[in-house]
Amino acid sequence: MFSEDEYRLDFFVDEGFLRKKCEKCGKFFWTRDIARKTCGDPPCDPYTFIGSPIFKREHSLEEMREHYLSFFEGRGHTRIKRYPVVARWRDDIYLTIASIADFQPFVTSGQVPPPANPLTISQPCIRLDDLDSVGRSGRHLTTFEMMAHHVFNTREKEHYWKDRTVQLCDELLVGLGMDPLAVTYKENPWAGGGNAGPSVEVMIGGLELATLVFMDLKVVSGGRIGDIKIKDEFYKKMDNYIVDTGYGLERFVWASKGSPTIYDAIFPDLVRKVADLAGVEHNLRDPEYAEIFAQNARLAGMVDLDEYSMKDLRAKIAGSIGISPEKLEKTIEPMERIYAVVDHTRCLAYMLGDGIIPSNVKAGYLARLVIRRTLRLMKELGLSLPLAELVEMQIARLDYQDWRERFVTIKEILDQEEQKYAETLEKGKRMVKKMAEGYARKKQPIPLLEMISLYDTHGIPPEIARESAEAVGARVELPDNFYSLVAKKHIRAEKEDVIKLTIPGKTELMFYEHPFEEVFEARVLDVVEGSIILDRTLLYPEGGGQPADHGTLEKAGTVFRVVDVQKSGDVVLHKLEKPGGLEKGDRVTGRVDMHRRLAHARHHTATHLVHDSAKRVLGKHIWQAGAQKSEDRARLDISHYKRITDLELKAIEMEANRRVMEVAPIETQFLPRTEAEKLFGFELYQGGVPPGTQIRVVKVGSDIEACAGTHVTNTGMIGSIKILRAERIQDGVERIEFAAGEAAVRASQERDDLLSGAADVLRVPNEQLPRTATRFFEEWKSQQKEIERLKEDLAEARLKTMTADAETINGLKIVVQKMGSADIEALLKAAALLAEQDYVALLGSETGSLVAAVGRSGLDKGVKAGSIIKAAAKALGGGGGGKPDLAQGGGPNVEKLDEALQAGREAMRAGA
RNA sequence: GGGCUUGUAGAUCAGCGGUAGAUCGCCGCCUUCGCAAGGCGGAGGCCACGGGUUCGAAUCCCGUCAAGUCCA
Repeated sequence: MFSEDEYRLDFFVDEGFLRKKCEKCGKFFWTRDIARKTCGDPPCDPYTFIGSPIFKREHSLEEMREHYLSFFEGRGHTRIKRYPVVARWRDDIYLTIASIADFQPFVTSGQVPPPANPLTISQPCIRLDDLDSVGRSGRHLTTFEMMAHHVFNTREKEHYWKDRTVQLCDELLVGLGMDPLAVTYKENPWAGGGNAGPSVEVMIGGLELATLVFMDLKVVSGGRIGDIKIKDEFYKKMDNYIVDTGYGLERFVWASKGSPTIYDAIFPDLVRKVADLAGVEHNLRDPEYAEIFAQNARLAGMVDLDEYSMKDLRAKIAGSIGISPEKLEKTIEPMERIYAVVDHTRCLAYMLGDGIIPSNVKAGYLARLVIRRTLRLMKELGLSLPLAELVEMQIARLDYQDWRERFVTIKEILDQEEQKYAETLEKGKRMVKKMAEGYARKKQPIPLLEMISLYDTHGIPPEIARESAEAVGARVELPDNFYSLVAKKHIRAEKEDVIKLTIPGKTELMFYEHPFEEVFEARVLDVVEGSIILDRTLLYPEGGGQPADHGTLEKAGTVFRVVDVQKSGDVVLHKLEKPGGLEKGDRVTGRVDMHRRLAHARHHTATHLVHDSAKRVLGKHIWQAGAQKSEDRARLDISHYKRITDLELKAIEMEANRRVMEVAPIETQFLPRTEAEKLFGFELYQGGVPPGTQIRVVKVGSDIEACAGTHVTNTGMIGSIKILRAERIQDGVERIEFAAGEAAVRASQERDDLLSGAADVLRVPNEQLPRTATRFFEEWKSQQKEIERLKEDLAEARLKTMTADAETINGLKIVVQKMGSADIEALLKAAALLAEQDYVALLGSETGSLVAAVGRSGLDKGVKAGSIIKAAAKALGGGGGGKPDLAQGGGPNVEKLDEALQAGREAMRAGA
């Protein structure tokens, strides 16, 4: 917790603000209004801006955004372009959830300078936490723009801190026409993402318009004296301190209009259009109608929505307006869905526009979640147009040219998702129907466990499952906490972070400057756990999907083999095959295994070429999702929304080899991070985001990436690239495997061997292999059928001779026969025929197979084929079983066939 | 990254240690002036692939490939 001093700003004092304690929630706040007793935040204060706007005139989203950015631009801030909504530079979150997320972790930690300082930005953000409330609360959105001014202060240089921050905020609000007495600044300590600090929430008319965070703490493990405790975590002061503000663009627009819902404020045109399409009358000019939504938003603003409060809320609203809850529901429900559809489609425009490919994992799953939710809402509204058309309307409203160009791809993705979901539901309904019929017959309700499994395993929402289950007359029990029951199934322990120890010192990396030098002189700086730290090295440590170099270190004629090389902080650890023999201060001659290095370099450069070619062939939505190289092959994972066809794969292979044939030089250079980002954009970060102020940019033809790996100096050195295969490692991610250089030649040779090997077996030239293989397969199938028929014929033909040798025991006709080397199928057919003619039969073959069959009279007398076979098979050292009328068995001791048949005969006698 | 589920006839699925089935679709015949419907008959299966267990595997176990789905 923070003391009053943290908040007692000169600005507040000079402006005549008073610090008060909210008489409802007990929190402290600052106000100019002597009479004010509450903090301004719901539920202490209700919404008052609906119907009476806070600002002096209405603003659209575009106007408000421009007003904000130019306000701060005019006050010494540099305007920064927005970042993508998919946070590719982060490995801890998928989506950009706040403007500060753009600058985490390297800028906020001080490792990397900000793109400008101070800066202002309007950052589109996506938060799916309150998905259920979107449309219903009147204020929740999945997508919003967080306008912000950020300052990154260090001990050496402070631009501005709390005073100026609050003053700028106040000035902005007053400039928009706010009543200075209306605003309250509520004290509210902030913590998140490993940082924390004092913060104030800016409240007007019950609406939180902005949060001003003064981030100057970072989380520490344990906790010592002097550390600050917030929400069970300990924090300490950072050397740098950051102004992290967040102004809700959509809320500003809402406040400027005072419309009943935020949706009516920010996209009235689309709300109207979708309402028209759904045949819902939405006339906010009708005061009684508008009041329903206004009252809904006011009361919903006071509470967090969940399943239980929803009902209460409805009742309360109905009461306060004086209509029945039923009428309220009828009025409000369709609009709630329309609001949600409009919100969700905007979210999808951002997600897909910024390149997320729907998938069953990671960020792609979030996109699919929103897509399916939207489709469900559309269905409930009876909207029959394709989802892609609604998303297109959103894209048309937004000012991103490249999205419009990419819409062909976006439409294809959405249409495909829509179709896929229809198939899943179709399949699901069939499954539910079948299951429900079973329970309906037993007059039992469908157990909850089945419903959970339907959703968890097959993606069938319980509401839809219930619908089709009740259609066939089955009862369903659905508790309100259904989804949390599902979540419970997935709870697991968090994995512990591996703490990497940092070793002091620095190893000079020479392999960038001298990629093909083989020998170097170095001094041993230290020996840590058997690994050698050198002052300089030519050996490449594992990183960026490229394995470590191998090589040797030599001291006075003794050679030590290096089998692994790892980077730790600024030093490089050389792991020896056999530890020992080298000490601190030794001078050594290092040598790189150049054959291995070259193979890696070829595969690495080839990876960039394959990636670039995939982009050319498949489209601009291609992003690298991972890569791994080795000496004899490499693999590249890329985002793509459908399977790569053989034709496309060939085209990619050809494109990549064309780059090789162009014999183009590879350019590499170290650039300041911000400059590199400005020049080349986020497409640099295909293989993740490297730390540090300087990043190495590798340019291979038209492909430009941040990459720390070793490359060949010219594409011609790759020699050739052979794509081996493509596989789908996840929905939306394709893996391409390929070989480069010598490995490519070897791979081609191996394939030739396979082909020739197969062709040799059939004794045909390679070209004729497919035709001949087809012919052989077809012939094999028809011969199998012919054999089947012949076996039947044979069995019938044998019938006469077998019945001729029949004996009669206890009034039963029995046949016990040896059938040469006939297989079990032939025995079965013959035995079945005998049983049909009321024989008890036991047939055996030299291969150790036995079959017994019992006809009508035998069955009536209680003779069981299974018992006969068990007795007989035992003699062969095996076992057997089957049904009473037909059984089979056998055993390994084939020479005892006669004994076996005799044993069977006795079993027949005993059974009868 | 983790969990769950599924690969059987052209389609949808049943069978879950003992001779591979149903429904629809397809072909032929009967009936009809013709069509639909109906009746009779028929074709169509490396039971995804590879290994293991077993006298015997579509069925059980392991792996591979393909697909679906939920969660972070």
